[in-house]
Amino acid sequence: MARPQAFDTQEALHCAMHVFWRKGYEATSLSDLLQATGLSKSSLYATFGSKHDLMLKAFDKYRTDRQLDMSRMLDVTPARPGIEAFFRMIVEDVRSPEQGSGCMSINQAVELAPHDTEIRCRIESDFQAIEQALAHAIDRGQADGSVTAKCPPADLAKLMVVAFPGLQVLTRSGIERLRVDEGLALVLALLD
Amino acid sequence: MARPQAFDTQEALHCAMHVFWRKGYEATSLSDLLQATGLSKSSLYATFGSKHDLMLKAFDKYRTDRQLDMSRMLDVTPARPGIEAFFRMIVEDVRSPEQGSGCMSINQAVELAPHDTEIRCRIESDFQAIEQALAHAIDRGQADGSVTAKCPPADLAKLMVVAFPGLQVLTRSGIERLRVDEGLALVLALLD
DNA sequence: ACCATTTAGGACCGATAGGTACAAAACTAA
DNA sequence: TTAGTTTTGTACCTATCGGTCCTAAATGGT
Repeated sequence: MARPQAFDTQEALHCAMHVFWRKGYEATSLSDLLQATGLSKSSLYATFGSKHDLMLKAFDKYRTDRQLDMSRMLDVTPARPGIEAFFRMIVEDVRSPEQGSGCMSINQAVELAPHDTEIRCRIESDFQAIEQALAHAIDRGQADGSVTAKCPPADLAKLMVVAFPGLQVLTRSGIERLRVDEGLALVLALLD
Repeated sequence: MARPQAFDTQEALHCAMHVFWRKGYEATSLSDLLQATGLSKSSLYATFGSKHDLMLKAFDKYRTDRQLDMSRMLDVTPARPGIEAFFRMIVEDVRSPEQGSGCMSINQAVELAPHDTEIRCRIESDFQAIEQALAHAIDRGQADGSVTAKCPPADLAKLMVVAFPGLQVLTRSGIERLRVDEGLALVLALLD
């Protein structure tokens, strides 16, 4: 019928996602996106719509990807190492120079959520999902004895969902590794 | 000698600070600053230099102002209510529509710190100051019995310095008030 | 009154932002 | 081979960005 697309839509979305993840929304320019995806301007607009539309699609991709990562990470037995790995991941993710910059949901909670309803709803649901997953893992941890039973799982999960963005921000602010690691250790010690 | 300035430099800096505080750096345009301060472009540049210079000056003003606030808030007896007020302040500060948006240091830790050394140094010292002030308050709290003695002040302070940006991000992401309040209560319960 | 000096207003600058329009190119079905 | 459809490259658009420059207005000292 007609000329076929010369690029893979999902792959382009993946590239765009990484740019938004690393640089945030405002700091990402159209030309950044064109360069990262390799598309021409017209292809990009025809395929994804505006920059904001693309951001939403990229963010949604990020969210489903990460949701899966989180499940895999937290659904191990005993539960404790999974939780610890989850928290270590944020910190190391922020530190790694190119992979991204920590959790994109947290970054967007700061950048866009205050003024953008569509982003805000997604983030609200993300934090809720994290809390639920943590609560579930802690619950199992209490059952298998790897997590202290002196505190309700829901409360521990809520506390850790506060610590989660806290650690990311601290790491991102360029504070010495050692200090962040101490904070991380203390957060994990709440599980004792 | 010469024509006198028609504006108060400190007052203009104060206005500029509030804009940067509320909107962040990139989202604040020159015209935002001109409108907020009431200055003409030439006056602004003659007085403060570039946008980035102005940001640094505004940020420094914010930091000294807040350092004072924090000291006043945490230097009370018994110590516990001061600590609680300090944490309640962040949350309420983010919620209040016009005052600002939580702690500017945290906002800048996310926006500029990763790429801007001058900002990063300031923020590092800010977090250190907060931790010290908290540690000192907790120490006094343990002495006057308002804070649990089952944990070293330094550890408790480190934990709370993680919770501090965590609560701000959670609040800023537009999550229901109730859920943030629960998180806040649990953080403060660490002092029991 | 006048001069030296500094402020203030605004025109102007190049660069870049996000976004649109359009025509040529590439492909498939007939 | 050609008709019909979609993609793609490029030129172009307006708005705005941070920043400079120059002139005119305002002032205090002499």
